[in-house]
Amino acid sequence: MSDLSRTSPEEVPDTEETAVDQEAVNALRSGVMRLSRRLKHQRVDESLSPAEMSVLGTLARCGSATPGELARKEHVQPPSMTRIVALLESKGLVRLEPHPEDRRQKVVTQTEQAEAMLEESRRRRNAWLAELAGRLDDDEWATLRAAAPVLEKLAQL
Amino acid sequence: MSDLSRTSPEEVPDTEETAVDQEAVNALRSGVMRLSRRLKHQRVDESLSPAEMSVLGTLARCGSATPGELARKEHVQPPSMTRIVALLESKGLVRLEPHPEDRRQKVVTQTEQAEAMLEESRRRRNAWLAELAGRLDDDEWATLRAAAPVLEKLAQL
DNA sequence: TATTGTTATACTCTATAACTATA
DNA sequence: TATAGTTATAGAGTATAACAATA
Repeated sequence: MSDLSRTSPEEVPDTEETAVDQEAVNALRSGVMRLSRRLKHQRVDESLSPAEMSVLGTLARCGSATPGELARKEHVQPPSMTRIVALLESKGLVRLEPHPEDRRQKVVTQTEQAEAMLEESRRRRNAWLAELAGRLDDDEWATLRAAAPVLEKLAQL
Repeated sequence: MSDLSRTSPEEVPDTEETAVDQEAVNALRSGVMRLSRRLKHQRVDESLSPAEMSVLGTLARCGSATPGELARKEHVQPPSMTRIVALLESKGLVRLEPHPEDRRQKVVTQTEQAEAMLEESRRRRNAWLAELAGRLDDDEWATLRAAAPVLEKLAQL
């Protein structure tokens, strides 16, 4: 039985409650896909792809990581991560060092330059999204603010 | 002055309240980008791209539309929409008819087949996302459910 | 002359398969 | 023999520029 039962104690019913969830799922999917498309165009630094930004964000939270760990966390295949890390390194945003215990692996760390860039990018993204958020009602924006960390958690499950 | 002032009456301050918003914006961006990447792999029909699905969703809500209108709504360039519509037509999911008043334009309408497919896809997406949602706390999922329509609205602004 | 849509083309991102080095 | 990472290659999706038809 699906864990959906959490929101409806007995079983998974084909009733109203499930219908509401389907609508929510649809809205979530549609909203996520469209917003992601628009966010691609709202890059702070034109030379940085969304995937590169995402990796930098992960490194900022988790500190150093191996390419393999990053690939798993970002849900991309290892060859893709190889490319992303190589691009970031060529831009001076991460450092690649040998793994202290396993010579097959490498350790990826973000540079001070990346730190500064993330700070600047936070500022600009905020401005862009604040402009959009300003057109929402207060409670709509509050809802979205509350949902943001949950959305992040969901994406990592 | 930015409309961010809605959440902080005086001006846009570099204080705690803005910092919280920046975190929310970061989490929103990060979550949206990652979830979108995973949703790409959770296609119901392997032969249908996320962009095609999104157009079908728009048509289901808005009825008929011209390629230009669809391009604006989906925030893609006209040539991209030409391709998407052509693919949908080749799969029998939309019909292309001449515009009644302007012979430059065309009218795109979804077929009955598309209606049935959307219903089936809703079912499967629900199962996938319900599995993920089941790992969230009840109130976390409630937050996300409430946020879903707002997210959709935000994406359309 | 402006607008709608299309065609031609190139670019970016990602994946799969095959390979190298190390465990 | 298994694992971490890389290289080579192909495919999907999008954009820009140039073009055709119509307003």
